Amino acid sequence: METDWQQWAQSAPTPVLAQALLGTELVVAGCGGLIVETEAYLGAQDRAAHAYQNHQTRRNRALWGPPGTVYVYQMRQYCLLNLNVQAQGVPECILIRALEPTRGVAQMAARRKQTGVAIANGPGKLCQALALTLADNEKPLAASRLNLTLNVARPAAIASGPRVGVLNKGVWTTAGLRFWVAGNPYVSGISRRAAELHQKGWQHGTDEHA
DNA sequence: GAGCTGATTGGCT
DNA sequence: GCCAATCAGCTCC
Repeated sequence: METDWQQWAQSAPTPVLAQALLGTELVVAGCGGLIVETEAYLGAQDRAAHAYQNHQTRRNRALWGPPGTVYVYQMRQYCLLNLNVQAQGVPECILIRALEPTRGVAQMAARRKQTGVAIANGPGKLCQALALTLADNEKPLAASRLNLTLNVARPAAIASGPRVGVLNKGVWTTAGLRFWVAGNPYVSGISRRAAELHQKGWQHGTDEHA
């Protein structure tokens, strides 16, 4: 049975949905794999989000679209893939950061000119492997090239920690809104030093060391 | 192996 | 002109 993504995207708080995406299979034109890492972005209140203070621009307007809308944007020479969640007009989203390749692996490796874990262990790499571009932006999931299947695999354990590339954003810098499948080798790398910087001021000590 | 740095594109102020 | 939710390669332990 197909998932009603518009409904799903409003069925729980964004961090919960971000965790639910772990173990979900993402397939685009025969290439894809299991989602092993996501980050939650909490809209207008979140200093690290594009939608902070409801600042709407041409680039990020997909965030205000219906739940289940695909939000792709460009960072340097790469594209990053997000899924818009929560009610229309609430600009929260989930960044999909890493995949464990399972389908069309050879083709993805060819696009990336890399093999193994390096095929999709990062948001820019993932989009390159799947050949996602700005042409995929602002489309309802159901009408997009993306094919998602929930719960294809179930993580043995989910780890959480600070998001990547979020510096000097107060409490949002250390908020544990990044989720990954604990121990999975396809999760994107984060340098030890960067991790320590993030951990400064971390009070809850819930960090797992993957 | 870990950390640092340059590359390079597009959007916003 | 500045900044950005990155990546890969190079240096130095």
